[in-house]
Amino acid sequence: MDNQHQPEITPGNTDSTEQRIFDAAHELFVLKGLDGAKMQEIADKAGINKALLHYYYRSKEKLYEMVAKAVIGRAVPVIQNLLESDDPLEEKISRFIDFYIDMVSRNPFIPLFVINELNKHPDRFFETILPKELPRPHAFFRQVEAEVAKGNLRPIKPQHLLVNVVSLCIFPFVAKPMIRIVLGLDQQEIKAFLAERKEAVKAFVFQAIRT
Amino acid sequence: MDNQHQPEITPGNTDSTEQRIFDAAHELFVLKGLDGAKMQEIADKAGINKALLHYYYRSKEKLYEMVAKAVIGRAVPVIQNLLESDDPLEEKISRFIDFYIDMVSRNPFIPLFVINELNKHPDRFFETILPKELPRPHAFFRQVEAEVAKGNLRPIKPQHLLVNVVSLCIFPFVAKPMIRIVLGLDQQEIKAFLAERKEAVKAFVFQAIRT
DNA sequence: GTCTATAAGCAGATAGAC
DNA sequence: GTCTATCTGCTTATAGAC
Repeated sequence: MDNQHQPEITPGNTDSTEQRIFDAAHELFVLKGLDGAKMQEIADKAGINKALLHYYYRSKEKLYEMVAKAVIGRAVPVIQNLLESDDPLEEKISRFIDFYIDMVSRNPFIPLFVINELNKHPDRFFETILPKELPRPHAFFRQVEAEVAKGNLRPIKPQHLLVNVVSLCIFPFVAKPMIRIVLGLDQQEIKAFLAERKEAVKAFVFQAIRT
Repeated sequence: MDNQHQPEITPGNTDSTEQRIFDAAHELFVLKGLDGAKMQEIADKAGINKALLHYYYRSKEKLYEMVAKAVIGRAVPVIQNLLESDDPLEEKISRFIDFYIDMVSRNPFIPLFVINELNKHPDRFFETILPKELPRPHAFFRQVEAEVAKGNLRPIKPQHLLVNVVSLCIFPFVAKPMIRIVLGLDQQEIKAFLAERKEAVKAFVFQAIRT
């Protein structure tokens, strides 16, 4: 049994039974959560029998933990790279927005999965899911503070800037159905609206911080 | 059986068995979702027997629907009032931010509950949960467009402005545990950080939109 | 490794006494 | 209205043949 799963955020590479089980579990756990996803359903989607789930992964819990660990562990190094690059600040923020919105457009349920996991099972998260390496935003923070000191940026706490940018990128995709209803958009229109977000967020953020 | 539940967002007024059941269900469904919350658990928290749940509310589904309807229905008129008031735009936005952050500070799991409900059970939502009256943001949109036309505001699609403000208010509270980890804050520090959000959001938004 | 069959436990729902 | 006891079905998990 292979403990080193490194699936794509959009899963599915090799074709071994173990991998097919993992991919099916990935899709269903992300979509429905631990309680909502059923072992039978996972087996069906993987095209194998229920018993094999227990053969490869001892229990539902273990399978879930592997999926959660993969989902969360995979995003960390990318974010880290973005935050620690040597790019000028505005470029860095711009690339950060592009990356986040691309990511969440393709995987709209991943942020919700992570947030639910952290809110509903914090103990499991800290004991078994939490990756050893976390994004360290200190370099980014210092860069912001330096630009503020130089007068290139309006005064802002770098922590709030980071949280603002992430909020503007992720929340609209997580709350997509709610936004669709409140704005009174049909499926096509909400798609078009979300496609405008990259430019809308950049314009909003840069206008907020530029002197 | 009373079909007109109107509980506080923070539940718990009268002391009838029916109300105690509803309050217990409210707390547990919001916290754990439909699958995560168990009828036994609800009965225990209400201090009564499992059988009584079915006496007052025919099934788990029905009970859940009542809770979901109450949670969602309650927020609508308040938001509507905020959006349709006659206040000048900046004041309106300021009050909107105050309201949202106050609300989500006191009830951090409500937005997550609503988002999960909409994403995971859209059919049930549209058939039985969706309130007849929805917030109608058109007045707000026209007001923004008028200010932009007068040159008092930088050009911005009012829909994006609304989504931006809501994102900045809600997301940090929904993602609180994640933010805590990434920023490396302890319980006290994250509390202090979130307490700064009202001013931080206002400053950010107004700097972004003022000419 | 993969299957069928089945065990074991739990959760939602009902019957019926008080 | 409220309880205890019980039923029914579903879900996880295991045993054992191939």
